[in-house]
Parts: sequence; structure tokens; C-alpha cells
Amino acid sequence: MLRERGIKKSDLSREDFLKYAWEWKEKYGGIILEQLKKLGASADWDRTRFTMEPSLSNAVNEVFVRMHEKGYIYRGLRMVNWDPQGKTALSDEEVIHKEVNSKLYHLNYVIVNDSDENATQLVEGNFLTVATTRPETILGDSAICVNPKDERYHFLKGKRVFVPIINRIIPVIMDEYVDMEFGTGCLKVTPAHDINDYQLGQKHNLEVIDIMNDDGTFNEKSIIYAGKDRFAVRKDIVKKLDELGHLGKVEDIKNNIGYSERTDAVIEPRLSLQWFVDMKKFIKQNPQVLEDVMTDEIQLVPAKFKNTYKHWLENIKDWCVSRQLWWGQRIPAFYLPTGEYEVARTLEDAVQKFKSRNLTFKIEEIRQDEDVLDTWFSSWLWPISVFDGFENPDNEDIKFYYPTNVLVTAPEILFFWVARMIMAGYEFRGQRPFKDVYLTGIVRDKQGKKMSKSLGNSPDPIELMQKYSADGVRFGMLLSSPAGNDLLFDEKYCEQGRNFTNKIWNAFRLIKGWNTFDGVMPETNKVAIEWMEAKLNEALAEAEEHYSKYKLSDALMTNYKLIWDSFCAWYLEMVKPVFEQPIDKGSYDATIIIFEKLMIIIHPFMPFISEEIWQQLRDRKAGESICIAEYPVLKSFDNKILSAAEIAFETVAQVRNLRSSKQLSPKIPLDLVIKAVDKSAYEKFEGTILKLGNISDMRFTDTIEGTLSFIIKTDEIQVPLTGQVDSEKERENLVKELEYLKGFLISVDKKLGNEKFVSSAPPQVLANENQKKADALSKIKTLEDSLAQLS
RNA sequence: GGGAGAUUAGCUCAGCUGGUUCAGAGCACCUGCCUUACAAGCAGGGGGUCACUGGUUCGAACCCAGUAUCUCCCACCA
Repeated sequence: MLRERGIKKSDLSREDFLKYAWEWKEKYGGIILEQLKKLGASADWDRTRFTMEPSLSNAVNEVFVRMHEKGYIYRGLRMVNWDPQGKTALSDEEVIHKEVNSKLYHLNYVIVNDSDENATQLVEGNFLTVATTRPETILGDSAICVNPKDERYHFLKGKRVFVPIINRIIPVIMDEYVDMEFGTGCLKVTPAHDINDYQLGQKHNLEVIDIMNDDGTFNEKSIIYAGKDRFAVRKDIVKKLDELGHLGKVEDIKNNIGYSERTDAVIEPRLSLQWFVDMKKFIKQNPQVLEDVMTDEIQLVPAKFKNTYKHWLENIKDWCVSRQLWWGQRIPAFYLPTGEYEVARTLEDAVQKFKSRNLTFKIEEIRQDEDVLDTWFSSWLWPISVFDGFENPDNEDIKFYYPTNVLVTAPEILFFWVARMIMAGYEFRGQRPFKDVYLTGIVRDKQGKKMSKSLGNSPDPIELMQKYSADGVRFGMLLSSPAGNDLLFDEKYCEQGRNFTNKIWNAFRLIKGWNTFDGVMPETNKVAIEWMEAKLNEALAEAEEHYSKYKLSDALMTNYKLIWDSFCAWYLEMVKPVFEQPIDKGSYDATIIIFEKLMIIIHPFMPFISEEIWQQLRDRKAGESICIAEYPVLKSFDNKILSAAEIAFETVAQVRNLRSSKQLSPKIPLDLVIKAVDKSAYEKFEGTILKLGNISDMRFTDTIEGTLSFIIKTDEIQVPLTGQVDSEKERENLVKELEYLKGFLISVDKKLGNEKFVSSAPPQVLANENQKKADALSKIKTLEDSLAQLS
């Protein structure tokens, strides 16, 4: 934004910069909220909070001071990942390692001739060779290191060498850290510019020569090249080394280089005074952070992340919490010009603390730390600070909401955020912050690349919603969201969602168009309603099973099939009156009730269309909403209803087949057979495999007013059926259709009843197993007996 | 280098304690249909050596070992 307005950050004061930053935050923070609202997120929008509000900032200060008092926070000179472009320290997690093509330069160091320390000339046999990818850092070399086991270099023990070009004398040290296989087996040690070298330096008490400025240019300690950029220096120094004969061979090599996640600049390991949280100590004081996740006291979904979590905690490193930025919470540390400092909640507190130490100072001279805290240092307090739990630990909100049920977030911030919230929860409230953690998939595009704001490959949600509707987009996202798996985003799923909303709407249009009359509900509708209710209950149970495991996409699919297949394709076809005919009141009311229930169960996925239809299904009072409507209660249902219907469906399918192959007139109502089913006829076949073989006989028994009864006799059974006809012509058609069925093979293999299968193993196998068991038992018995004798 | 996970239909994925929900779903595909709620739809249909090789077992997509391929996390190469 600043660049667009032609403003240079370097021209701004801290205060001015922050003004712009806030402006930007208001704008884009607002956009994100609007997108969420458009998507139908049902958050309490009056209570949005922001980590830089005074109350939440105070919490950050409070925690920093408390942790400092408890000794969790310390200030230290440490090697950090330095981003020379952003001029900031980065956490390890913010460094992206990439494999790149580099060169491995072999450099010759002249060995100091103890009798002539001025003999810096490179001559045959008086030098050693090290291999390095960073020749420019030789200016900061403090030692050469070889492996004590490396016999090639035993002669170097106690020797010293000249750093090429500047001819500073440095020692040769021995340490097993050095990999004898790599390069020449000689390692140059540059404690100020490499993490491992720093550790080596500490171990061997080496001088730390920091040759670089914070922007990646060289300083005067490098003796030459002061003011020049590190990469330019590399080029120059290679040339110079070559001229002086110090450069040996140059190899191509692939190595990993750290890049800044934010600026993509090459990370420079750098010594810097930073604030740290002593994580090992912290974990030791709060062992539940690991234990409670392992015991599912806090449940990670999917559970595979438990291993990752454990591994991370067991290898945890100190958390560098300071950042050299302006935007963020200032570190509550106050300095005197003398360098004395105090960590304090406010300037006044700091003054008191300084006074109590009997230091002399002027208040105007006190300066607060210029650095700000890592953004996660405020985020990790979120579950508590969002309810002002630090200001007022016993307020009603936090007592009610803490701990929450479930945290939904991305697996990539499991450590940054989730683990640290858990830590903060135990440390500051002595209680877990949430019960479950649902880790969503990382959304990737079709090429498998992670979708992100910074890569710019994420679809604009508003555009997607315009194309497929908010409900359609939600459907698409949720259908492709198995917990913890990556999901390849494809607009196709949104299209499917859009089509689904259309299907629902058309069902609504159909029902809306019905007129009712007071009359007796036909038997066939009774069967249909009973079946639909059973189907609904079946789906409720199935969805509940999925919900309990956070299998949201499966729950959605269950409801999708219930509405599309069971309700639209079967139920509505069954109860639907003939064109422009009214429907009996009973069937109508039942249909409305079922439709209402369907809207309620699909509402979490598709809030907009479900609310709209729910509102129109009957007269609603002001303030009524599907959001607060009662969720359908799971009732027990008779499996026989479902299995009987399946048989009927099979039969209908046969009829449809006949029709599509032009063997039957399409004029005959499709649902004839299903309407004709009388479930009581099936009850006597419960538990048996039913086969409708050849239809051998079909008798029309009677016609009461508009009703035709008939019996189908097959090889095995007789099924009494009733059909309804409204006119003489329909009656004729029906007779025709039944005549057709005569002699036609209807094969129905579905079994009736729903007894749980116990074991399909043949009896002799079961006997074998029993024999095995008996054998094992007798062996144990023998063992026990002998043990008893022994004792 | 250390750790975790995956491999089932063209795609995305279910598949619980080994056997009757075992070879499934959605999408895609093919063939008919502009039939009075819906062509963004309806009806019907095809499609898989469950990565490979062995083993355990009466019986393996499922358990064990090995192989191959892929993904992620952590560390790291002077």
C-alpha cells in the first residue's frame, strides 16, 4: 500500500508507519470478516476481537512480565536466523529450506611456519585445503577444524594457519563434529556466521568475529570489503583468491539454503541479542502439555498428529520471541542509558524497579525496547485473552466458555499456535483450553501446490460464491474435506453443491404447488411416509456416527443422498398426486414435517437455502429461525420397513426396465407397484431369503370403488397387492401392465429382516477353532500346574 | 539423516475387531430421454489382480516382512 502511494518506509517515523498499518488492518481485516459473513459463518459478529486491542495487549505484557519473573524468559546473545532484507530475526519455523545448486570452493590456507611467522607465501606442501560454499566468510574465520580420528591430518595438531588475503593467524582445532567424508575433511570455523560453527566456537573458546551488518553488507571487522553486499563479496573474493593462488578446484554441489518465509531473502545466521522463552523449563513445569494430548484429554483429529506433536515437544527448542519490526506488541522491557534494564508492565513500574535498585537516572532517558514480540506471543493467549481472562480471571464469559469444545485450524500451525495455546492454557489457567482440535486439510490447487494468500493461487471466495452460491461453495469445500488430509480444490465440487441447491429448490416448488383436500390418506401414502421416516432416522444415526468422528464430508454425503435419492427420487414420486390433483391433508402435512426436518439437518452445511425454505414451509412468527429450531430426534425404526421397500423398489426397477426397453407403455404410472406394496405381506417372510421366481399366476380379485386388488403368485410366495386406479382407462392400463408382468422373471435377492450376521464360518471350521482354543487352554493349564509344583 | 503417513474405479476418497453391508460412494464416462418440480434433470449402463512379492490363516483390501512409488513434518551438509 505504501509503495502504491509512493511512500518509503524509511521516511516514516514509527508512529507514522503504525498509522498506515492500522489503516491497512481496518480495510483488509474488514474484508476477511465480510467474506466470512457472506459464506454464512455463524459467528457472534458483535464480539470480534483483535490481538492488538488494549485489553489483549495488556494480557501480552502481563504474561511477559510474569514469565520473566518466573525465569521462563531470558535475554541472550544467540545465533538467530536473520533476514537481511526484512532486518528481522525469524523463528526456525519461518525459515524455508530449499535445495539449490551451489558451488563448493576449495580454499588453501597456508600453515604457519613456527620459526617464521611472516612466511605467508603459498608454496608446495605448506598449506591445507578446506571446502566451503561461503568463501566470503573466511574473513570471519576463527579456526580450522579437523576430526581427531582423521589420520590424514594428525600432523596439524597444534598448528596454526593464515586466513588467506588478510593473513590473520588462527588455530587448528580437533573435533569429532567434522565429517571426514565431506569435502576435504577440513572445516573452516566461522562462529559469527554459522550455527554449528557457533556451537563449536563456544566449545573451543574461539573468538567471534562478526563481519556483517544487519542488512547483509560487510562491516569494518571484515578488514576488506566493508560496505559491500555479501553476494558481491563472494564474487570478488573468489576472484581475488584465485589471483593469489588460494583457490583450488570448484565443484558443483546441491545444498539446502534457508530462505525467509516472508521476504524470500537468503537467511544469514547471525549473533543477536534477543528475548527467548526457555521451553524445556516451561514444559517441565507443565507436563500435561504432552500427557493430556497423549491420553486424548485433548483430542487431536486426526490422531496421526499425536506422533508429530510428541516428537516436536520432545525436541523442543527455545522460542525466540523478539522481532525487529514496528507492527506488533512492544516488548515491555525498559532501558537506562547505562544499559541497565527492567521488565515491567508499565513505564511507572519500571521507574519503581530502577529506584529500588538505587540507580540514578532521569525518567525521560528511559527507553522501551524497540523490538516487538512474535505474533504468536499474543495468539497463544487467545483462548484466555479473548474473554479478558487475564484482567478478570473470574468473569462470567470465561467461566462459561473456557475451555471450549473444539478448535478448528490448519495442521501447519499445530506448533506455532495450537501447541502454544495448550501450554498457555495450563500455565495461566491450569486447564486445557479446548477439548478437541480438528485439523483441516491444507487446500491445494490441482497441481498440488498449497493455496495461499502470498502465492496468489487461491480462488476469490466472493467470485466463487457469485458463480455457485454461498451454499454451493460451502458444499464444495465440506464435501472435499476429510479431516487432516490435503484436499485438492476443484470447482467441480462447488458446481455439485450448486446443483444440489437447485434440486432442493425444485422439490420445494413441487410441494408449494400442491392443494389439499380433507380426505382419507391412501394406504400407499402411509407406507411411503412410514418408509421416509425410517429412512430419515437411518440417516440421522449414520450422520451422527460421522459427526462424532468429525467426518464432516461423510455426514454431508449421508444427508445429500437422503435428500436427493430418498426424498426427491422416491418419496416425492410416491406421494405426488396426479397432475393438478389435490393431495390429502394428512399426506401434505406429513410431507411438510419431513421437509422441515431435512432442512434442519442440512442447515449446518447449507444455511441460506435451508433457512429460506424453512421460513416458507409454514407461517413463522417474527424471530423464529431454523438456526434455533430443534434438531430432529433420532427415533428407533423398524428395519423391516426399509427391507420391504427395497423389494418393492427392485420390482419398480424391473417395470422401469421394461418401459425403457419399450416393452411397457410409459403411460402406466411408474409408482404403481410401490403403491401396491402391503408391508404386512412380507412380515411372514422375515429372516428368509426371498426369491420371487416366475410369476405363475396373477389374479384380479376385486374392484371396490376405484380400487383394484390382485394376487401375484410365484413359485414360492403369494403376495397380495392393491393398486389404485382413478379411471376405467387406468384400470385397463393396469391390467395390461400386470399381464405383462405375468411370466416375466422378477428376481429379488434382497433378504428381509436385518439380523446381524454372526459368523459365516462353516460349522466344521468353528469346531476347529474351538479345538484350538481348547488346546491352548490345556497348555496353559499344564504350564500353571508345573509352575505350581515348582513353587 | 530422523520421524509420521499413504498407495482401493478415470478423479477424490470410504471400507471398524480378518468372514454377508466386500469389493463401495460421489463425481466423471457411455446409452436413451426437452415425461407436467427439476436437462444444473430423469432412466439405464460400463468400469478395480484393493501398488508389488512373499508369509500367517480354513479364509487377507484388512495382520506380518520385504520391495517400489508418493506426501508431510523435523534436522542438516562446511
